[in-house]
Amino acid sequence: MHEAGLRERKKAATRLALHEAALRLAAEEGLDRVTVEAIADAADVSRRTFSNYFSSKEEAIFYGDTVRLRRMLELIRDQPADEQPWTVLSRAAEALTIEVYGELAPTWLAQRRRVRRHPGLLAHHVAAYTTVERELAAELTHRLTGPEVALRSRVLAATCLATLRVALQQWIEHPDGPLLDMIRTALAEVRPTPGTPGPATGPG
Amino acid sequence: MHEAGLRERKKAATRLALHEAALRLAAEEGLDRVTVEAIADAADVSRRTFSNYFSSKEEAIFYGDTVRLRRMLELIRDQPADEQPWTVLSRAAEALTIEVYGELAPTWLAQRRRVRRHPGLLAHHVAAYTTVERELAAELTHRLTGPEVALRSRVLAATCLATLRVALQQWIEHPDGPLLDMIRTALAEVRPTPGTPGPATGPG
DNA sequence: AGCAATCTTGCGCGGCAGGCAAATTTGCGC
DNA sequence: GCGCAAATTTGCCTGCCGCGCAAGATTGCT
Repeated sequence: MHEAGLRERKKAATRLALHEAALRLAAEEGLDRVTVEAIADAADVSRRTFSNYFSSKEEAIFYGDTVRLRRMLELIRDQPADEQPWTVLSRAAEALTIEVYGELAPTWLAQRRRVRRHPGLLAHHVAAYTTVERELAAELTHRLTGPEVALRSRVLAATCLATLRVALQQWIEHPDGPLLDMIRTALAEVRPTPGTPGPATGPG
Repeated sequence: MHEAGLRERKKAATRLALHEAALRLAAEEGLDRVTVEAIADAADVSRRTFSNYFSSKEEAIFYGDTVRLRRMLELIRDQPADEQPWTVLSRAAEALTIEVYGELAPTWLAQRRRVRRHPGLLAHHVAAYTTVERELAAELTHRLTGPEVALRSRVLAATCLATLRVALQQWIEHPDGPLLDMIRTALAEVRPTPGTPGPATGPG
């Protein structure tokens, strides 16, 4: 069995090249000044080939997020089946953050900041997260007991992903300190861990 | 000051007509068999006017959700400033559900079920929720104390909206029992209320 | 080398977002 | 009522996009 044949490696390279070109050009020129054709040209493929990989330039821009979230699914599967669900999610999120922190170079941060100005992209960012939401919920189903497992696993998946998304957005906008701290604070706001001093929520 | 001049009322009526036409036609014919022009025709306006109201047919389809979420913002503002944030959110969500439960006629449910088959629409559903997310976060800012208020209010807003969205989706797919029950269960999963028996989370 | 499976590319069609300006409708003071 | 200014609708138009299709190029296996 092949780890990765030439075919697969070429496809992955093309996909990545398209993603990077899309993000870079959108940051440099502004989203609406960049055509799909320009992205394809920058990645040395035809416009038609772009469509074979992504259904829109926005999807191409957020491909990196998709990859990272799929990696998080693996990190979840690697954990013992009898852990508390939220513990599993938190650990996976923190491990992922540490893993990819190096790849989040200043260039990446700057590009994401510029791209952020386009309000329409918010929806597509969220869309990337929603794509894996069902897979994540399916993974959590096995780790829940009690009634309403279907609903509750979906709620857990959705809230966890929403929390990570917001933490990332906040860090992109105001990166004071490590991303990991921000993710921990965000996760703690949803599920205060015993031992971590929970934040005061509300006057009084 | 006018409650609503003729101008405003006409605009609201047109917007609503376009929304209803979009949802109905998408449910009947399938999203990709419905053109913007067809929606505009059904609402007795020109295709160009459609674009004055919505930037895509998907946005038109989920306009109803947008309206309901804005109503929820009002319900939040109406509550005392010294309540616990999550309590405020829960009360508003439940009040909203009760308010609009009558309007969620069987027709609406059937339409939403048919429309749900189009996987691409998921992203647009989420987009509708994300649009109000920042407004909701801003509203919560005043109700939080302690450090990292900006981050934490956004996390609360995002998790609350994600929970409501998932509960609604689950109910659309499997409406066993009142929507209100499902919303309560979903809210309880993320913030177990003292007094409500929390669900067993994990084996053991 | 040869063959089948897969991927890339060019072409073309229906559709869509949105700028622009003319025509219509509404609001308001008189 | 009347007429004017502001707002809205509409038609026209342009560039762009998603995707079906089929021909050509590349890869994998024997």
